[in-house]
Amino acid sequence: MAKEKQYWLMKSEPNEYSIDDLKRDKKSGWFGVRNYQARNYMRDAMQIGDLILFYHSSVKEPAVVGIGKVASAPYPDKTQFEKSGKYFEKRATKEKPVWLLVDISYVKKFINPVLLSSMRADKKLKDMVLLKRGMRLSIQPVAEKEFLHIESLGTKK
DNA sequence: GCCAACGTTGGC
DNA sequence: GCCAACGTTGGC
Repeated sequence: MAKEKQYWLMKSEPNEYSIDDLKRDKKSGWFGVRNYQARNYMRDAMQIGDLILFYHSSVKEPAVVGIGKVASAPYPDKTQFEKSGKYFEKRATKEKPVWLLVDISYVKKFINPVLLSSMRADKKLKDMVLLKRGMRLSIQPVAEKEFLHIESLGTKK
C-alpha cells in the first residue's frame, strides 16, 4: 500500500523549537500538538518519508526555513501524561492516549528563508493552505508543485 | 501589544 | 445540540 509521497508544512516557534534545534538533534518527536486536525494528519495521513516544510511562526519575519522528513509511525505523545507539564491531558490513559505524534528528521536548512510576505506575493503559491485567510492550523498539507517551488526558492544561490 | 479568526468548554 | 464565553494562535 505504498502511496505517493505527500508534503506537509509544520509550524514551530523558533524559541520553542527551531530548524537549528532539529539540525542539532537530527531527529525529534513533534511534541505538544493539541489540535485535533493537526493530530489527525500525523495519526492518519502522514507516512514515513513524507517531506515537511519547516516554518517559523510568531517571529518578525515568518518564513519557511528548511526541510524535514517524517521519520516514524505515529505514537503517543508522552507529554500528555506529565501531570505538572503544560501539555498534560487528564482524559488520556496509557491504553487510550488522546494525542499522537510522529518523529521528524532533519533534511536541510534553506540558504534563503522563504518569507511569508514573498509567498503571499507569489502567483505560483496563491492556493497554498498557509495563505488562506484565518488559517492557523499548525500542520497543513502542501501540494507537490508548491513544495518544489518553495524548495527551489530556498536553496538557490 | 492588539485583535481577528478560530477552537474549546460548559450551562442550559 | 446550541451557542455564549473564554482561550489561543499568529500576523501585523
